[in-house]
Amino acid sequence: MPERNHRPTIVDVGRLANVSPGTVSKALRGLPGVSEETRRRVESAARSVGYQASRAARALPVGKTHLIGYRISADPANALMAALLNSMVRAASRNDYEMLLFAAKPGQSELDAYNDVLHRGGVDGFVLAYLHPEDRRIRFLEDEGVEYVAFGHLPRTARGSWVDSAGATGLASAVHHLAELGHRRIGFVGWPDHEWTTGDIRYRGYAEAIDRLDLPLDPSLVARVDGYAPADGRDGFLRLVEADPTAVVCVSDNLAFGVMHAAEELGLAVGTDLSVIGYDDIPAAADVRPSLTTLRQPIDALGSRLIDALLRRIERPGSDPEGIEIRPELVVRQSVGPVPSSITRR
Amino acid sequence: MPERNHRPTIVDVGRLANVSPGTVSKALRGLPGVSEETRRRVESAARSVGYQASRAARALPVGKTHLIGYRISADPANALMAALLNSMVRAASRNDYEMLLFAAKPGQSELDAYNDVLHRGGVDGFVLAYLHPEDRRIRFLEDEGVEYVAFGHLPRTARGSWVDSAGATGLASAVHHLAELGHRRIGFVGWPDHEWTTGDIRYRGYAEAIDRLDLPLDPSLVARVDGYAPADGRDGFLRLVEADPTAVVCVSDNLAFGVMHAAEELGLAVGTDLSVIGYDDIPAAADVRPSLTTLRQPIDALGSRLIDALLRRIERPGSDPEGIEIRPELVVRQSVGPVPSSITRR
DNA sequence: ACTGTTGTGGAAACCGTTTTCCATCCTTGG
DNA sequence: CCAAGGATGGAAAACGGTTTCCACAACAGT
Repeated sequence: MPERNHRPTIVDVGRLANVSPGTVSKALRGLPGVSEETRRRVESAARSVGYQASRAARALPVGKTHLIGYRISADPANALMAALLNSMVRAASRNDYEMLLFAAKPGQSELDAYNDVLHRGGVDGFVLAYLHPEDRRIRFLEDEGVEYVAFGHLPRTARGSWVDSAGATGLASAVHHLAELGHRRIGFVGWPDHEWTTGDIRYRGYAEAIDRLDLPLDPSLVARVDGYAPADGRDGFLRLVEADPTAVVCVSDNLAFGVMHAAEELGLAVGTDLSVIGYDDIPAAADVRPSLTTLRQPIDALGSRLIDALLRRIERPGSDPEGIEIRPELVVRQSVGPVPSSITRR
Repeated sequence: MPERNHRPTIVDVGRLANVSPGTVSKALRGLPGVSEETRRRVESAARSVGYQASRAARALPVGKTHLIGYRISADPANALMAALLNSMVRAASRNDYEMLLFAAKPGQSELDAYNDVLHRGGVDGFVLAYLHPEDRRIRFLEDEGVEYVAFGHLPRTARGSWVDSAGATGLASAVHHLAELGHRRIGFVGWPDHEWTTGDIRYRGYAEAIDRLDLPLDPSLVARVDGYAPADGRDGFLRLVEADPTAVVCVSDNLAFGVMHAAEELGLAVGTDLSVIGYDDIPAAADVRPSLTTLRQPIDALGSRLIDALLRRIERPGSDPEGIEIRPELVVRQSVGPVPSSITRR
């Protein structure tokens, strides 16, 4: 009989089903070499004692932990990434994987943090976020031979899969929407060139749409800011305002909030004097007033596609990497209106 | 020489330092029975090959994984919990622990989800959140003999440590603040009685403060709502409004946003016609207009105290459980003003 | 009846640590 | 000079799985 308060092991199951531990292992994982009848017997024995293979014991000979690593960013306030993480955890759970969260220790480099997790034999793969061009993690992980997927476009040379929302298409649709309402001087608030892959792509979508519509692509209508906080968006708009935009598109909702704050300070009514469009559709976008028109990232789809892509690579190592773009949806709210009559402005 | 691209093991280190694997183990963990000289030799050998003990291999004989389990809630939109998770991960990292995130599979009960993680030999302890009175997880985990800590007050009978913000004190200070501004009819929007431990405590703080100040404790000034979303707060306020409150305190910022929306619909200007106070100080509280006066949860402190308390119990199993309350800070913003003159209203 | 093939299940090695137990060597004291 | 004792480090078992290899039985074909 199994000891009291001791988790059942494979030998407990074997004893109950009258087979050897090795056979239990084969039976439970559907491997050949076990008769249908014993398989059923083993399965019911396993169920009756509530057997679950220990992660550690399995990981040792096989080297697979069923754990997915994700490094949380130092930027704690990002509601989008919180939702993404949530959806990834759920997707992983459905496939009997769990997420391992880690952070760089104080004074530790980013790469060392990944290296530590890896060398402890921690995870079967990583999900990468906050990609920037020439991200050093890619080279590092490929050298180590670990699987990874990225939230964001990966360079063509990378061997990992990636999933992203279609940032260029998204920004283009925002610009088109504004143009249809009569706007011609459409500003852009984004991140510095070549800083974040995501930011570069969104800028490209903006610039191409402006170009295609024969609108003025005026450098003074473009503000690059270094952070993600509303305060950064505010600074950006204040630098932009003398170029006299009637609308502004932003690379994130948080920056858009800052633009709205700046407009308020200048006495401009958002939605009438100035139209603002964000990106992400974090929950707060619906809570601010006027509520924010924005491009909704399909978070649940993104999270489960990321996990699916990673697990495919982990479980079928030969399979080809894939890149998936999912179109964001323009959610129209109060922060956008027709172009103001020139009388109103100035 | 160690094989190419093979993580260094304890025998690699041993070979390099000319000692047996067992001695390496003792040396690196500072156990007695190793001379100071060999210890140094082993340590430098370990450093030179970049040795890190494999989690799985260590977990097997010892039964400790250095993993902390946390079940993410089904409610994805909670910025507060995202920030808390972030701070816990960082605190865990500092102590060489990592967080294991899991979710209940579709159709799986909450307890089964904990049970699965546990039986796979997953974690050294759990952090519990979203406590409700008579939470079944407590009994379950104590029966299983696993360590846990709770974010939120634990019943006196529980054997785990807990950390919480001082909800009663917090709500009392909100009520006092309003009373000093002349408000007498102060409403409350919270969750149903006996649903969430946190909600009950905050209501108590409200009720006691009202009582102490000799203000009317009018049942029609109290609205209980079933969810966490702004829409729920809106419903709550609409049920409250005929009791003619000049101010409302809420158990969360999200509910407070809903109150602000409802006020707007009714043509009441928040901050002048109606004062609103939230709880949490999620980032959006500073982004909405008027910005929300709220009780700030000291997230970083809460997260690291939680982890500290848990690790203390894990590493010194005998130690006494502790309960820690941290005072929230009232952050005064635009949503609160002096009581409106009666002429203005109605 | 004998050989060859196939299906089934057991024995045992292995993964990388920890931990217990034992052998050896060095001190020290009588 | 010898015995006792302490310090040091090695050998080996254990943890709970996976996987390879082999033995054996059943069965088919000749």
